[in-house]
Amino acid sequence: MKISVQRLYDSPNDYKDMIVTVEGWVRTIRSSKDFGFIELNDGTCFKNIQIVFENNVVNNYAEVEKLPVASSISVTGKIILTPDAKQPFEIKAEDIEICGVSASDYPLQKKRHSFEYLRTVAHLRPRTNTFFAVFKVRSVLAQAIHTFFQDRGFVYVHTPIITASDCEGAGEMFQVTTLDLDRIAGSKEKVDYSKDFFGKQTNLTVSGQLSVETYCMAFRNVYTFGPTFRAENSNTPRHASEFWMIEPEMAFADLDDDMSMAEQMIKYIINYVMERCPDEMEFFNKFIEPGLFDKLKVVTDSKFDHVTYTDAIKILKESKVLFENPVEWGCDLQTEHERYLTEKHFKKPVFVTDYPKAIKAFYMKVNDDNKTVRAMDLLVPQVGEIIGGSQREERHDVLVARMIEMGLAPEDYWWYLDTRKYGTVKHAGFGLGFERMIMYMTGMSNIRDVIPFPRVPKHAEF
RNA sequence: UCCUCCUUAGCUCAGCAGGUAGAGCAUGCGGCUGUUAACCGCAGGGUCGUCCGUUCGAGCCGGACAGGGGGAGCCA
Repeated sequence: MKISVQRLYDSPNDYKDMIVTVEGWVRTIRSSKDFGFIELNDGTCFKNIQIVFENNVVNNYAEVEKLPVASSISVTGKIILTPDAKQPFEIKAEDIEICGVSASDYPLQKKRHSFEYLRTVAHLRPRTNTFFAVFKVRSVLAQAIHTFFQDRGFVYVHTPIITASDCEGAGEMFQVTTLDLDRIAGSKEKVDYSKDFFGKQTNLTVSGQLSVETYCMAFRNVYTFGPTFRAENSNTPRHASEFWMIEPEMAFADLDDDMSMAEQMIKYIINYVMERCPDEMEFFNKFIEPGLFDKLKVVTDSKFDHVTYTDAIKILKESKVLFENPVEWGCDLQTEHERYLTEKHFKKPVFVTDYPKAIKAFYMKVNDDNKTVRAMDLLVPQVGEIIGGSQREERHDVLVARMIEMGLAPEDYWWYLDTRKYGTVKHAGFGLGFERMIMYMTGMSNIRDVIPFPRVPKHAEF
């Protein structure tokens, strides 16, 4: 009977003394003259299973004993419960079929590797404990987000990856073209985009928000969850050129509804992953970020705090802390300021709201003071900003005025403005960086280590 | 893009007052009746990131470039 290792760990007693077959990859072999041990991972489970093989039992002992790490095998044998050993059970092999003998220059040792080195073998690193756990959590976290929103009646919208709006206002964009760049480079003429594939200049999306707002006006509660591209030359452990983003949008909702939803979502997805990835999370708590569980518990168990930008500035000024960047009303909060607020002052997640309109996007709702907008950032200890959102400006005339104020051409956004023309309604939404959430959940400190094949400036290997 | 640190065997690292290299792991061979980062023995493996300079002599000093880490800005 073929069985997964996960299944065996779920209920070892059900398989006591039964003959089963497991298939997997050798993580390590220890052998002596007439018997040996194999640690096998079959991919279904973070934990390995120990295979015991003996010279007078399996007919290919010498071959098995010499198998290099990473070789693939199929093992048939009896499940033996071993309550006194380090592992709860093992398989006493009766037959070991060798599927693929690995080459002896396999780049992964049993020993610890640096993450920098493992990035150079990104195609092999999911076979290590750390990356196996990271990418399992990534998968489960994605499902957690879908489940959270679907259970609440949100509709999942696939907004376009290729977009023609060239100024969504969120940074440098990657251009998409089928024009012959080699030829264009040599000519002095201006590029004629009417000859390009779409008949106009197009780019990869930097945000699905404007598109999803139109679906919000049909389905009421919607969300996007997809890849996003930024051509910024920013080289940090928290930025990638290609990353995933979650953007919910709710009609008939104000900023308070928005923050409430964000808080519920964060708590829900943390609990969801904790429940479904206990081994992986245990591993992170032990080896990657000691204290991880305490950190997450503060988030799931506390009521998030709220403070306005104006009050936050006051708090920072009164703190008497000598910041590298002095605080003044009107300036954007720097990382050091955000971390002071959430780590030292509030000591838990905190929403900062009502930022000066000059430092925020055009689509955010202008407050009655005409100086601030209904924006919110969720700050969490150790990371700083993890969510950014706002109530949207639903008044057509105010929105148009804001666009002009910020140097945008309203006619380029005619379809977006139509949402304010045909049955406009107050609405709000936010954006969550998927990878940043994974980093927060796992304690991994570099975004390149939570994306299977990360893309950052000067790197598109694999 | 700016600041700062790093670059020695496949991997992780050591090296000294400037005198032409070492360990562990990995690999190969051998040994071992319960291991679990197994252990013991033997062996192979390096133009010390690249180029230029100082010096009788440079892995070690100086410069440039490349690659990487961390911090900052931008943001998710």
